[in-house]
Amino acid sequence: MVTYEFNRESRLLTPGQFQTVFSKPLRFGSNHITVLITPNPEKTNRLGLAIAKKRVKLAVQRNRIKRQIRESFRLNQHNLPGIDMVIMVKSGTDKLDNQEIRRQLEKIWRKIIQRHK
RNA sequence: CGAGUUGACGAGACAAUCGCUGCCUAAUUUAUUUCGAUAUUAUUAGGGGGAGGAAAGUCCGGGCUCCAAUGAGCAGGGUGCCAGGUAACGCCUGGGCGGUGCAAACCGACGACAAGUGCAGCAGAGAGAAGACCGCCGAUGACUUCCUCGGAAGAACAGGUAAGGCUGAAAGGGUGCGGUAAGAGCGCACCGGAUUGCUGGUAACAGUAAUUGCAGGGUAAACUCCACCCGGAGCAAGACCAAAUAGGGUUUCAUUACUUUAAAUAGUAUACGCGUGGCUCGCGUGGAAACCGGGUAGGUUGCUUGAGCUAUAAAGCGAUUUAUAGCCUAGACGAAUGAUUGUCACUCUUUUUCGAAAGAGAUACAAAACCCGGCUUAUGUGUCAACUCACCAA
Repeated sequence: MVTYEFNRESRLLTPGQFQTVFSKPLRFGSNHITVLITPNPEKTNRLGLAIAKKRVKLAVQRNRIKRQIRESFRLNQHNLPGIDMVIMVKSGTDKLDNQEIRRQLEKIWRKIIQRHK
């Protein structure tokens, strides 16, 4: 079933949920973006964002990156295999424009899907 | 029309598609139920809201909350021309003084060094009740020469001198005339300063008159003195609900011992093990249920109706205040307010049938986190108003 929804069930909310992902992750990444994933026992996809203030200084840029990631996750989640993930970014990501961020994310989604076939 | 100053406004618009958030309405669902409903949970549909002028820096001032105190002082910190505004301010308005600019305007921690203490590199003769390096003079005294013995001339020894030069950020009022051997507030005129009065002003201050020969530099964003102000911590404040686990208290039952009864039926004691012959005492182990209180995770609240916004009128030079009417305008919490596409707007260039067309470019600074009042800093462009200067025309 194809869904484009993104509500609170689709997000990691508590420190405990983040910890389970950090404890035993599989790593995927591109030049600027790192994704840590763990299988979700309930077979739904959940997204958590960890955009450090140290990496992206301005609040406006952090918000822009988060929204781009959420948007891309929202449009591609029906292809993903039921995982919890935490996305982190590296310095310099704030220099990328929206299209470039989106291209990098789509590459990562393809990698994850291939790995879980 | 050109150059500029100040203030105000705005912070691209519209449409389509896919999403987020909390509010209202409806339906379904869940829970409770006195079966009328109530409204807790969740889902769906529809409707109408959803970042800023600085939301930023966190530099001041308040509201609000808790704690401490309720007087007074010390320490520490802050402010610093005058008057007004305000909840308050280090803010704002008006005025004064000083500075910059032709001007409109802009800038200024702008009390006191005559209470005391301290500080000042280099240069320079001398840096604080100063100083003879060059210079000027050498009247007076001494020296040399001439001589009509009255004096004259010379050199520059004693000495005089703050005009000029030199050093420096700064050299102990300035300009001119008189005066003198040369000079000097030594004398005078004007300017400046100080003191005392008078006038205007709420005041800062300004003007003016008389007196005074000038009265002794700078630095207080050096200590200090003077005047005034300041309790501490902050929404992660604070209030409420409260799982699991561990632990605390109370009650009941069970257990155990004894007595009793047909009977764990009733009563009494509280147990059991170890140490001791026994009591006291010490150590260890104590089953089940209910209730009470504290309280962690988590949740709710604080949380947006407020020194609020808009309009009109009145008072005031103004900041601002008052009155009346209308309006409700984000409340998120691993943190919503977004993304994509198209069209139109903005600037420049070219073409032009003056309707427009084509191409290129720009779209900033930056995002609420309890709420207000300010300050400071960042900001691509655009619009409007008032004023100043220059040029031209009348």
